[in-house]
Amino acid sequence: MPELPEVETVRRGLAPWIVGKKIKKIELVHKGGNRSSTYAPLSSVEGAKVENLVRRGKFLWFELNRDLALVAHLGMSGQFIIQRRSADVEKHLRVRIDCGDRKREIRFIDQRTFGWVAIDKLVREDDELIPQSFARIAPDIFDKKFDRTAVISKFQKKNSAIKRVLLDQSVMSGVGNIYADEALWRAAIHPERISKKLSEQEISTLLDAVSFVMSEALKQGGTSFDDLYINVNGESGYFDVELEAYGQEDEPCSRCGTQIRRITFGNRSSHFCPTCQPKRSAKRKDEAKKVRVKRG
DNA sequence: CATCGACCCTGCGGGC
DNA sequence: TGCCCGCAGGGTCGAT
Repeated sequence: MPELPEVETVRRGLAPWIVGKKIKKIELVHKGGNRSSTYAPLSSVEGAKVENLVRRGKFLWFELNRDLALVAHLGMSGQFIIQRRSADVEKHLRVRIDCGDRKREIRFIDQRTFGWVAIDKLVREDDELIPQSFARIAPDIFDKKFDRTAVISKFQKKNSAIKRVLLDQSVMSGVGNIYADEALWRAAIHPERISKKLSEQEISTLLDAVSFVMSEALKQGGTSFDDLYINVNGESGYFDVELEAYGQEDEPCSRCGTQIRRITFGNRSSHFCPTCQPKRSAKRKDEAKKVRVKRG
């Protein structure tokens, strides 16, 4: 469910409650909140001070003053909530963290259990230490490590649908199904076009669209369709009203009026405007025309 | 290697 | 009313 803007909204909400504080207690309430293999029991970070709360793409890292990392991923339905200690235990409560506040605690709740909270070891990346689970994840578009030229050249080598590549977290992280569809719509690129057949200009336009749409969403506190995505105070984001493609099947495209279509591939839905986002690029269409003329 | 589908899990809404 | 199906902002893994 949550993509970069939603995870960043959570990070910003969580930071004041945990950064500079000690993890007094961390408790695995229910398995599933810890499905991914954990390097050590959660309790091994009790007593550690949280120096910083860092995000790469959709992954969160509680940077500690010890040789371990506390990491988390929200999966499809994970939530971090600031909750009164005395509040009833939620049905899908997985992990609770005592951050030293007298009245409140941090709770990790996850209905579908694709999310996790785990301990990771630290590994070297360039000249710094990062959690092992971050190592496979490419920097997101807002990261100072993001190398636009290198990313464009990765796109130009992928023999796969452009939408798949956008969702590939080892190329560029943070983009999920909503913002992939939104960015492709803005860049007027059909989701099934082959990545390496796009021009450098098209990929560049697409990256600008990714950046634009995710910054706009972040300003609105992310996208919420229901109470599965909420910030740490239980509030929804408002970007959903600005979606142009995702979830807009049969609605008119705001640029040309054509009905937005939904197709499925790669086990997910893609929404696009068949007119604005032709399957073949204008250039290729042009070439095909020439061939037809030649053949006469 | 690179690519792709299946799969993990729970709950909801629509069609019958 | 109930049941069954498809669908959902995620990643990982094994087969090819």
